[in-house]
Amino acid sequence: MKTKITGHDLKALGFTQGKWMKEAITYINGNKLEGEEMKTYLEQFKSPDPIGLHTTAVDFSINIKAENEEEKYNVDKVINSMQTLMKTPTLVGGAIMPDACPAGPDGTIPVGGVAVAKNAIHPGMHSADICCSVMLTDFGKADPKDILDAAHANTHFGPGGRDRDSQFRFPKALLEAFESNYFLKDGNMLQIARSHLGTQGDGNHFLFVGTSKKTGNTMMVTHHGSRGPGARLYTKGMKIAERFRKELSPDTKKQNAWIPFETEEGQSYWDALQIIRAWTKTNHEVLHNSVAETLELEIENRYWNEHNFVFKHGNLFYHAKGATPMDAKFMPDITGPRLIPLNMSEPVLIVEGNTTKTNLGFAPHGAGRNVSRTQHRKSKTGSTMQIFKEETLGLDIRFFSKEIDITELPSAYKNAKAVRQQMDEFNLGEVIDEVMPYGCIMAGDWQKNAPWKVRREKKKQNRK
DNA sequence: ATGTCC
Repeated sequence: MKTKITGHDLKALGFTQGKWMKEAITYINGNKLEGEEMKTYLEQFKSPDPIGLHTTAVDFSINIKAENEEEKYNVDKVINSMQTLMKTPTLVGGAIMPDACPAGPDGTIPVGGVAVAKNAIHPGMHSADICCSVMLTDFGKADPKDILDAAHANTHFGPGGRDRDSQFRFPKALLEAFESNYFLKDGNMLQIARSHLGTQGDGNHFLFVGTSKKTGNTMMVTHHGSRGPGARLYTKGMKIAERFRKELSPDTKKQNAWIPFETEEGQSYWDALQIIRAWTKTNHEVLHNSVAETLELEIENRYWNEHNFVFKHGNLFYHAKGATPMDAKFMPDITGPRLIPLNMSEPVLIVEGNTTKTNLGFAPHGAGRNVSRTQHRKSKTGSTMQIFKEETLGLDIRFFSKEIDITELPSAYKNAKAVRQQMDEFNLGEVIDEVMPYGCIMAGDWQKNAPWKVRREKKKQNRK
C-alpha cells in the first residue's frame, strides 16, 4: 500500500518550494496519482531551465577615444566592463559615449552607457537616480543676476526635503498616479514625494543661468533627478529583479538582474517609471515657474530631456545611464532640442540629432569625470578658495551650503573641447545653440560640518 | 542616487 505524497517527496524530485505545493499535494493524494501519471501532472510546476549568459559578448559601439594615459586607463576599464555586461542574456545591443566613466564592479553598465534589452527592464542599467534630467526655460531679455537671485531664494539643495511651510502644492494627478501603483502607493513614499518636490539634492546637480549665443536671451537650466521617490523605486525594483534572477538566470550578475516586461511586476514597474518621470518633470517645473512668478516674467520657451531612463521601442528597452536620447522615437512628449551640460564654466549645449548605426539614437550627457571625486580632491593641494577663484573667473558661482565643493569645479571634469570634438567625430548630435555661462548654484560640500566629520577632525588635531 | 535601513 502506498503512503501519501508530502512536500518533502516533491522537493526530493527536484521541485522548488512554493504556494503551488499545497494544492498539488491535495490533488495528487485525492486522485491517488503515482508513477508516470504523477510526473505528467507535475510537469506544469517545473521551473523553467535557467537562462545562461551569452557565450560571447554582444557587439557594442565605442564612441569614445582616450586623449591621454589617465583617460586610457578609464576607457579600458569601461570597455572591459561593457564586454562582461554584454553577456547578459537579455541584451541585444549597446554603446558607450565620449563621457563614459567606469561605475561599480566589472560588468556594471558605465556612466555614459547604453544597453538594449529584449522584453526586459534592468533597474541596474537605468541608474539609481531614475530620470535624472535637464530642463531649460528661456526668460527673454531678463537680467541673468535677477534670475539667479530669485532662483537662489526659491530652490533647495542638500539632503532631505522641504519644511511643511515651504512645500509646493502636490498636483492631484500625481497623487492619484502614485496611489494607483503597486511600487509607489505606500504612505511613506507619498510623504517623501510631497516634501522632495522642488528640491535638487546634491552631487553634480545644478541650477545654471546663462545667455543664448544665438539670441542673447537669458536662460535657466536645472539638472536633477527623482530624489527620494526615485531612489526608493530603484531599491524596490532591484529587489524584485533579484527574485527573478534567482529563478530565471542565476548566472546573470546581480547588478544586471531584470524584471521581465510581460509579467505583472514588469507592467507595474514600467508604469512606476513613467509616474516617477512625471514627478521629476514637475520637480523641474515648480522651480522654473517659481522664478517666473517671483519676477513676474513671461516664459518664452521651455524644453527638457532625461539622461537616465529606459526608453521602449517595440519590444526593445533602451537603458541609458548617462546618455542623452536624441531620436524622437524615444520620447513622444518631448518636442524641443536636447540639452548637454559640460561644467560650470562651459556653455550648456543645445543639440539636435538622430539615429546612426553607431550611436543607437543617443549622445553624451555631459563632460564626464576625469578621475573619481576622492582622487580629484587629493590631487588639489593648494588653497581651496584660490583654486575656486582661478577656475571660475568672471562667473557668479554659489554653493547652497556655503561650502565650496572642489570636486565639482571644472578641473574635476573631462576637457569640454575634447568631448565636443568627439561628438563631431562620432556623429553624436549637432550643436544648434549654446547657453553661455553667467553663473550657477550647486549644493556645495554640505557634509563638511557634519557632526561625524567634525568629530573625526578633532581626533586628528588631538593626535598632532 | 537616497531621511545612506521599513
